Amino acid sequence: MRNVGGASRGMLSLNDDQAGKSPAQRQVRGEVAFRTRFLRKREPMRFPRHILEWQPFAEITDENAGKAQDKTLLRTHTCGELRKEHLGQTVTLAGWVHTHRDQGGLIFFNLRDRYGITQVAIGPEQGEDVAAIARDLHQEYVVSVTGEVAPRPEGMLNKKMETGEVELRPTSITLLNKSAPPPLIPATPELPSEETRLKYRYLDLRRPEMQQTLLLRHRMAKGMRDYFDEQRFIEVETPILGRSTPEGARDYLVPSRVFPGNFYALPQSPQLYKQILMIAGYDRYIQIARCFRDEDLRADRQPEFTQLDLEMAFVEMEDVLGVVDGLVAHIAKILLDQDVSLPLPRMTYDEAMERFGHDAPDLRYGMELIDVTDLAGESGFRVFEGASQSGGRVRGINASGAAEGYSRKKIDELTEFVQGNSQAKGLVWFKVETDGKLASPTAKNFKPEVLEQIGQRLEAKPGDLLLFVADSFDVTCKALHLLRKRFGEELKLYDPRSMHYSWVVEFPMFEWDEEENRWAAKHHPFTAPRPEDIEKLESDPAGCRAVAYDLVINGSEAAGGTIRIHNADVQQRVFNLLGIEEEQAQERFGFLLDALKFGAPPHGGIALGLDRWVMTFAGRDNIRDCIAFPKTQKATDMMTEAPGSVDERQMRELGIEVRKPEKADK
RNA sequence: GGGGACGUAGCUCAAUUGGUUAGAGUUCCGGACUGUCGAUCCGGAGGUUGCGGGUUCGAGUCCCGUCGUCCUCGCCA
Repeated sequence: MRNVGGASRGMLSLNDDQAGKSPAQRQVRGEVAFRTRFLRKREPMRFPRHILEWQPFAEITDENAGKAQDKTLLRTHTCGELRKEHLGQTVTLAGWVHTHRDQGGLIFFNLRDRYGITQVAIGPEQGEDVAAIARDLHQEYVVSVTGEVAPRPEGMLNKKMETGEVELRPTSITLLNKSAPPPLIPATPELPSEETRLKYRYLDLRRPEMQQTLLLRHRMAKGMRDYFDEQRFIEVETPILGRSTPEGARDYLVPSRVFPGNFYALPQSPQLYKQILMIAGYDRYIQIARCFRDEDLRADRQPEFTQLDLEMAFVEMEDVLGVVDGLVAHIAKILLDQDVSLPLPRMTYDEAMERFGHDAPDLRYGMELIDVTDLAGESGFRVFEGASQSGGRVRGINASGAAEGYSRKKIDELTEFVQGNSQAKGLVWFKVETDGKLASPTAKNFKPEVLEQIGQRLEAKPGDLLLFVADSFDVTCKALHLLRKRFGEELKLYDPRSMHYSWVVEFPMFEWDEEENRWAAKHHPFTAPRPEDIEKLESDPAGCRAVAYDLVINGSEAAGGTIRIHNADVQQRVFNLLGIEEEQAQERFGFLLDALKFGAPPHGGIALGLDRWVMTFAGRDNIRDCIAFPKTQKATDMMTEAPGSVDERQMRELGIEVRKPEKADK
C-alpha cells in the first residue's frame, strides 16, 4: 500500500463524483495563499538563546559505562545539536515529523524534538525502501532516522535553522508511530484558538514556543533552588490538606470521609506552617509551593498557582530584602544575562501612592502625579475648589507631547475610561499652546494666574497635555494610575523588554472593609506592626504601618512579605482588632497561638509568584502560557474536563448530598 | 454577581442593508515534480453557521434564551 496513513488518517470520505470548482476560483488560489499566510505572525520569544542550550548527550566510554546512560537505545543525538563538526558521522535521531516536502525524486522532512529541528533529505542514493517510508510520512508521525550527517549543497544552507548547515541522509527510517491529522499543527505559524490549544494541550505543548517557555520556567525554578541552597536554606514540604482559615480568599475544600461534614482546605499559602517551622528551629526555609484560591480568574491569575515561599528566623526586614535582592540579581543574570545593581531601589507605600497612585508602580517611566490641591482651592473653578475644601485632593499628570495626538474625541474616550474604571466623576484637561498658555473648554473658569502656576508646577511645555482629577485621595490615585498606565503604553514611554525591580515598604497594617464594616488585614493577620506603631494598634489602626514589603517588577507585584508577629499578646491584639473572636482564633489557629508561647524567634519572610515571574521574564502577557496545564476562566480543565461529577457511592461515603441551585423565577 | 468581545469546514478566517446553491487559505485524499525548507503545480473531498426558540416571503446576519472561550470591574489577607 502506497499510503501508510491511508484510510486511517482520512477524517473525510472520498467522493470523486463531486462537482469541481470554477476556473476563476482556481486562479485566485496562489495569490490568496500568499496573502493569508503572512497575515498573522507569532510573537518572537525574547529571552536569550543560552537559556535553551543543553550539553549534548555524553559519549559512552569505559568510565561512564553503566552510569549516566545519556544515549538511549533509540537515538544517539538530539534534533538540535548536529553541526558541521558532525559531518560524516553516522547518527540516529528520533522525533516528530515537523514538516514534509515530497518532490518526487527528492523528499525532505524536518524532524523535531524539544532540542531543535533537523532536516532529513532522501534522494535516489537512499534507496527505494527508505524513500517509500519517507514518502508516506505525515505531520506529527513519530520516527527514528539513522544516517550520515551530510553537508548541504552550496547555496542550500538554511540560516534560519540552527542545524541549517547540515542534513541527515538516512540509511534507514523507522516509523515508531503514526498520528491522526492533528487539530493543532505545531509547525504552522497560525495560533489556534485558546479553546483548541487547551483541549489538545499535548499538541500545543509541542510548539517550540511553549517548550521554550516551560524550559525558562524550569531554569528559573532551578536557579532559585540553587541560590537558596547556597544561602543555606532548606526546602520543606508542607501539607496540601490543611485547615480552612478565615480572612483571605475562598478556600478549595476537600471533604473528610472519616469525619463526615468536616473538610480539609487546600492551602492559600503555606503561611502558618512556615511560621511553625521557624518556631521549630529551621531558620531558613524555602518551598516551591502550590497554592489554591477559589476566586475569579484573570489573564494573570489562576486558581492554582506556584509560589516560591520563604521564611527566615532571627531576621529583620533588611535581611529578607537583602536575600531577595541577591535572588533578583542571580535570576536576572542567569536568565537574561543582565547585571542588576544592588541594593534595589525602595520607596514607602505612602510615597508610592503620592507619586504614582499605586502600590506597585511601573518605574520604567516617569509621569508622576503632581498635587495642585493648594492652588485648586483658589482657582475659581468650582470643582477644584470643592475638592480642596472638602478634604479631597486635586492631582494631575503631564502627558508630555501628547496634545497633538489626543483629539477632543480621544480625550472624551479617556474620560469615559476613567469614569468607567474608577469612581472619578470626570477629567479636567488642558492642552499647552505654543505661547505656554493652558487651553481647554474649562480654562475660562480659572483665574489666569492660577492656571499659570498650575502649568509651572507640572512643568508644562508647549504641546503637553495636562489631565487632572479632583476627588478623594483614593479616587485620584486610582484614576490617575489608570491614566498613567495607559499613557505609558500608548505613548511608548518605555522599552517593553526592559526590566525594573524595586521595593515598596511600610504598607498600612489595616484597611477598612466597607462591606463588613470592620478593619481587615492589608496583608495577613500575622503581620507585625512597626515597633513604634504597636501602641497605636487600638487608638489609630489607620495610622499603623506594617513591616511589610513588596517587590515590584515592571509595575506588577512580584513578591510580597512581612516580618511576622512573634509575640502571642500582640497577635491576640491584632486578632481582636480584626474582630476575630478569641474563641474563634483559638479554634482556627490555636496551634499558632500556642506555638508562639514556646519560644518563637523573631521571623519573617516573603512569597513570590513563580508563574508571574515566568510571565515577566519570558515577556508573555498571559499566565496560561507559562503553566503546562492551566485552567480556563471558569476554573475548568479543557483537556480532562475537570471538575467532573463523582459516583453516588463516593458521595454517600463522604456523607455529601448536593443541593441543586434554585432557578431564578421568571 | 456586573460590563464587553467572540463562536461559520479538522484549523485560521470571509460572506454588502436580511436575499440565489455559505466562500478562501491551510489540513485531508489523489496526481505531477531531483534541492526543498510554513515547497510549488493540477484535481477532489470537506458545513445542522455552538445549541434552542422567535421575527420575516426569506436569517450566518435581527431579537430572546442558553452553552462555551477570552478581556475586564467586583473579588483575589
